[in-house]
Amino acid sequence: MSVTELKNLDTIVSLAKARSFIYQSSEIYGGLGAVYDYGPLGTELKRNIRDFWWKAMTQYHDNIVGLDASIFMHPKVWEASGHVDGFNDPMIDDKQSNKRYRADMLVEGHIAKLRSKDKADEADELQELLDTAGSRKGLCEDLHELIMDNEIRAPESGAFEWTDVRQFNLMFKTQFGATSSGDDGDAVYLRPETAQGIFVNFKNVMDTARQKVPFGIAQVGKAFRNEVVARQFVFRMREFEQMEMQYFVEPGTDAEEYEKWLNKRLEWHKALGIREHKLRTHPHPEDKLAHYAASAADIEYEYPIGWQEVEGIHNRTDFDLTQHHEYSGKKLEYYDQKKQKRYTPYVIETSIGLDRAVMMVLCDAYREEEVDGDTRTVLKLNPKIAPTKVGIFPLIKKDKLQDLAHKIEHDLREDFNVLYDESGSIGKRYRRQDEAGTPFCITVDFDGVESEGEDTVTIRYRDDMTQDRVPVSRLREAINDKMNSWQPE
RNA sequence: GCGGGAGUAGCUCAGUGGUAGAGCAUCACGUUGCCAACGUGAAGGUCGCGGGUUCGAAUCUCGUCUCCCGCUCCA
Repeated sequence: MSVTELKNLDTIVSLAKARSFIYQSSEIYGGLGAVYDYGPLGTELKRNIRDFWWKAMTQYHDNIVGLDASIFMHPKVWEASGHVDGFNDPMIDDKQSNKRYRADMLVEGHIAKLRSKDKADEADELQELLDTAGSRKGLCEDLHELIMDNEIRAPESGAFEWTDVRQFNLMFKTQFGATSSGDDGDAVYLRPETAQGIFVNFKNVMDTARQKVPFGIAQVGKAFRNEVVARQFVFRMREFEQMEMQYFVEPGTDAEEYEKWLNKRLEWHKALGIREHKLRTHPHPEDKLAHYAASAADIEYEYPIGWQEVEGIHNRTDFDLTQHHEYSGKKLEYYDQKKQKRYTPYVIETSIGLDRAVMMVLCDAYREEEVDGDTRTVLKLNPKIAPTKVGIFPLIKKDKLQDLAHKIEHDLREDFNVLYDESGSIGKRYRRQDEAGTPFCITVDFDGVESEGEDTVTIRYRDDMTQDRVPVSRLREAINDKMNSWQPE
């Protein structure tokens, strides 16, 4: 049998819509860029992946506790975290080379040039204008005027074809309170990462949750980034969901814990049902580390768009707790009774994009198979995360078969997400469920209800299309057995 | 953000100035005795949106939005 894997992202985008997994946001109004809605099957799939992660974190570790922090946070949080300063730079593009520059740096470069040419007066004058930029029409407008008036050219291309000056802060800003004037003083941000909610609650959890270092805080929630380039389906979205765990450790043990969590997280992806050869870890070189990290690695999946990050593991050191200590004035330290020692814990962060995980799961499960000269599209999802677990069909529309099928549907509903279907031929119903990733289909046939003894039915398996005949009373057990022994192909 | 390409039914697409189309999917009825059968029928589109040209625009034109590819950026 020839099997084809996913070749391009369009295939998944189409299937995701056709089978009610993922739609573009506000589609009837033309769509909203890089924002997506989850449909009926997508919601189930996403929730199952979320639960799978939550269980792996909190239920399987007695030293990891949950948290659900708000999206709105005190504006100071983002000053302390470095998000306000780090991403407020005025930028300008050279239209000829399409290179982007910091507008203020261009002007400073020009000032340096003037000085080297013994034009100190001009340099001083320009420096003063630069220092007061923002006081006339606004920062962007003033900087643009300086660049235009002084005919500052692009350093590399030498061109003088500039775009407007724009500020790229990736945080969404809104106002707080009914009497807001809209000034920056009232500004609050939609959180650009969930991690800070954990750091600012570190003291609360320490004081009330009876945890000792090392311990972790896990959280799932929405985050928002006003990406300049947001593309490639749900891979890079402006509104997305993160699943994060911050693990607080004693300084000195951080390198070891970092390695441990990197391995643990890779194992989780395998347990989720992702094929091993499609996963790899990718350590960040030291010169590319973020401002807070001592070491960092991505867990990458080979999407149709190439190897891309699904999850990041970072050693954030004591950067965040120290920053919040400094900005809030509240001590964020830990006192170890046994060792009689006080310290600011180091933090190992595991941070996975839930939407990226959904996309990974869909891509990894997708197959096109040749069956008797026909093409079968199938999602070979791990049964544990499949949106629908069991399809239940009467072979044809006859009372005797329909009645038993409905009875089984009713019985299994307590344990599994089930679906009853009697429309179309039996083969068509199987294929429909193949595309939705339903791992098991139960068919009620005449052989099963007309023979002596207990009624039997067939279970048809999605992955290899084989069937077993099973007594009705053993269905639950048979499904659970198969679900637990499932392995990716 | 820049350059290029594209937007017509749920999906894939045809239609280059004159009545809005096909295949698949969906729904109904009949049929169907295990892998996308068949028959009949139905539903679904102010052709992304807004201006303009024209007797007449899906088609020409301008603007705008969205998506794709490349560049750029990326906590």
